Amino acid sequence: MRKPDQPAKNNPTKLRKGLWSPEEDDKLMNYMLANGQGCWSDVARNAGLQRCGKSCRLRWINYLRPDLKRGAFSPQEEDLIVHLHSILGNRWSQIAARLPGRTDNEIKNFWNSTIKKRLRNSSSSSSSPKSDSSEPQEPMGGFTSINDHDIMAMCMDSSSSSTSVQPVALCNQLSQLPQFENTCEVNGTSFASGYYHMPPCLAQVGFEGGFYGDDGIYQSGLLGGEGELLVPPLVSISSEDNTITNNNSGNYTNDNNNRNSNYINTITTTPTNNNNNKGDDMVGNYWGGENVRMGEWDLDDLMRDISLFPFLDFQVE
DNA sequence: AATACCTTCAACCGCCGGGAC
DNA sequence: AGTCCCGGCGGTTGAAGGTAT
Repeated sequence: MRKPDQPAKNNPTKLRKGLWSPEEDDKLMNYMLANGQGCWSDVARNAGLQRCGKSCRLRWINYLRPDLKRGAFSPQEEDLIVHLHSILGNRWSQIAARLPGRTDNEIKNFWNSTIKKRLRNSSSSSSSPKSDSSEPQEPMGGFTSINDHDIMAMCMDSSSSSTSVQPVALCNQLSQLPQFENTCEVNGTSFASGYYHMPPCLAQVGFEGGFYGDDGIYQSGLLGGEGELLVPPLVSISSEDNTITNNNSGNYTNDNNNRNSNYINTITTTPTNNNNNKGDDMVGNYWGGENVRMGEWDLDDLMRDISLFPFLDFQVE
């Protein structure tokens, strides 16, 4: 953490650095609530902040975003991080995209402190040589092996950390979703079969691992019994104007960030969002058959490995 | 109680890719 | 085609707080 810079009284054009003051947070929060995300340099200017746009973006994404989950990572989240890291390596934003409410920065920090250390300890106590590299690797000791339960429940493409004003995005073609009998083998482990309606890693399910039911009531968890996907009502995303409308009636409760909870329910914004949410393309384009590549990998294929884990009841804290 | 060491995590830095001009 | 600007990403830093001695 850094000391907050003193306001540049002598040179008002000088941009501040360091920790954000509560006043700055308020300014940014109020501006974002009123105007939504636009060009970040404009945000900084129009909100009256002597910060660079980048700094505003970072502050919003890593701290002020209403859908952020706070607190310690659950064991399930830990397992998922380890597993995803074994597939994706240090692609923190990709990993974060599958952990609703978590940021890439948070996951990166968590990895570099807690998990890395744990892996190091476990590897030193086992016969296998080190595995502290950033290269993709198999999950290893120190964690319960990732299981279908955890993966399937958690492999959700969250509102990407790159999209600040997009509470929920969800495949809106549920009627066209395939049902399939699912057997798969991942890392030498066979998993049970069942019928599912949606590739789970594509099932964006909103905040806190839950979503709004047909009655508009927020529900935790993803699934009903027997692998039946509980389908949240759609957030309508107009293709014409990108207007995002949350059509729930306000039963959402944010258990760890209540100061922002109303935001979710009231926002109907037309993001100027010029970046078009690259991270979300993976969701949006999936059914259109557009392959999304990441480096040399076919990310669809990679994530399909995960998506073949069966669903089970699960509730993200 | 004082000090040293360790851990956590917010924030910065530099690079890269994409879009606009 | 070249340049500039912006957003996004991963790596790194460093202060604060915690723990050990």
